[in-house]
Amino acid sequence: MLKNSEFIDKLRSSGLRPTKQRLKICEVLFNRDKTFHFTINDLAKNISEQLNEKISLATVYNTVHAFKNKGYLKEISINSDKSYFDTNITNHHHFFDEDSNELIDCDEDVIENLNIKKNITGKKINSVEVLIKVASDNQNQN
Amino acid sequence: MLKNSEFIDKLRSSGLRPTKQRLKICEVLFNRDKTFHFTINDLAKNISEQLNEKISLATVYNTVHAFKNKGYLKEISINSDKSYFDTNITNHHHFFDEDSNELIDCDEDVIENLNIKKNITGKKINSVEVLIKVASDNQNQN
DNA sequence: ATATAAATTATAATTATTCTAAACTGTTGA
DNA sequence: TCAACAGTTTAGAATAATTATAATTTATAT
Ligand SMILES: [Mn+2]
Ligand SMILES: [Mn+2]
Ligand SMILES: [Zn+2]
Ligand SMILES: [Zn+2]
Repeated sequence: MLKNSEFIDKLRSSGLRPTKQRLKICEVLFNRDKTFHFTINDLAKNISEQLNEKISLATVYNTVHAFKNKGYLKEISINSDKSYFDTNITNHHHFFDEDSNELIDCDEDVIENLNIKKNITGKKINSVEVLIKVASDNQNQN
Repeated sequence: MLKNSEFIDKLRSSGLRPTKQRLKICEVLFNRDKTFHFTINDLAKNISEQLNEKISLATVYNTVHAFKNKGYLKEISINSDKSYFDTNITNHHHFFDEDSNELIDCDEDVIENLNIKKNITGKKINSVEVLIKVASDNQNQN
C-alpha cells in the first residue's frame, strides 16, 4: 500500500501536477497486490464505485494517456474495438481469455526462447508482444 | 491468377452464394502474387479504383466477415482503432511498421523456437500471435 | 416461372475515443 | 500573501470504425 505522498512525489517528479483526480486514479491503479489489466470502462466503473464525487470520463482518458506516456502503464493490443491497459510495465506476454475477455499475464516459464533473429532494415524494434488467445475447452453442444 | 469459376466453386462449396459483389472482392483479395494486409478502408478504396459500379460499404464489411468466418481471411490485432485483415491464413507472425502503419509478414526464420510450455487450465489455445512493432531508426531532431 | 431464402443497400444507430473551449486549480515568484 | 499563468478538468460535441435495420434485389430450387 503506497502512501498518498508517494504518489504526489511520483507525479511531481514526472512533471504532472498531483490533482485530486490523478491521486484517486493512482490509488485505484497502483494500490493493488496484482497486476491490473483494464479497459477505460473498467477503470471508470472502479473509480465510481469507490468515490462519491465523480471524475469526468475525459479526465480518465487524459490521465491514462498521461500515465502511459510517462511509462507507468502499457497499452496492450487485442483484437477488439477497445484498448486494454496494463499496470505491469515489465516486458511480458499475455493470454487472452475469449470467454471472459480477460487478459492474463504469462509467467516467465510459459514462453521458451523467444528470439527475434531478423529485423526490417533501417528500423528499430520498439516492442515484441505475444498474445495467446484461449477459450473454453468444452465441446459445442449441437 | 484464379479463374472466376474457381471463385464460384469456392464460394458455393462454403455455402456462400457467388454474387457479383463477392466475386469482385475475391478478385481484389485473392488474385495477387503476395499476401495482402488491409483495413476495410484499404479494401474499399482498392475496389472503387477497379470498378465502375460501386459496392456498398456494408457489403464490404459483410463479405470480409463472411470470408473470415469461413477461414479465407485472418484478422490481426494491432494497437489501433481499426482492424487489419490478412489473406495469408497460415500460422505466421508480423512486423508492424509504426511509421507507415503497415503490416509485414515475418519469414519463418525470424522467430526462433516459439514454444508455449503452459496453458490456462480448462482452456484450449486458439491462436498464438507475435507482433513486433518497429519504427524508423533515425535520431529525434530536437 | 415462382417461391423462398440469402444478399445488398442506404441509412441510422452504436460505441470508443478525441476534440473543444470554458471554468477551475496548482504553482511560482513578486 | 496572492496575483498571474500554465496546467487540468469538464460537459458536451465531433469523429470514426463498426454494426444494426429494414426495404429492395438477387440467386437458387422446385
Ligand atoms: Mn473486431
Ligand atoms: Mn473506434
Ligand atoms: Zn500484463
Ligand atoms: Zn500476414
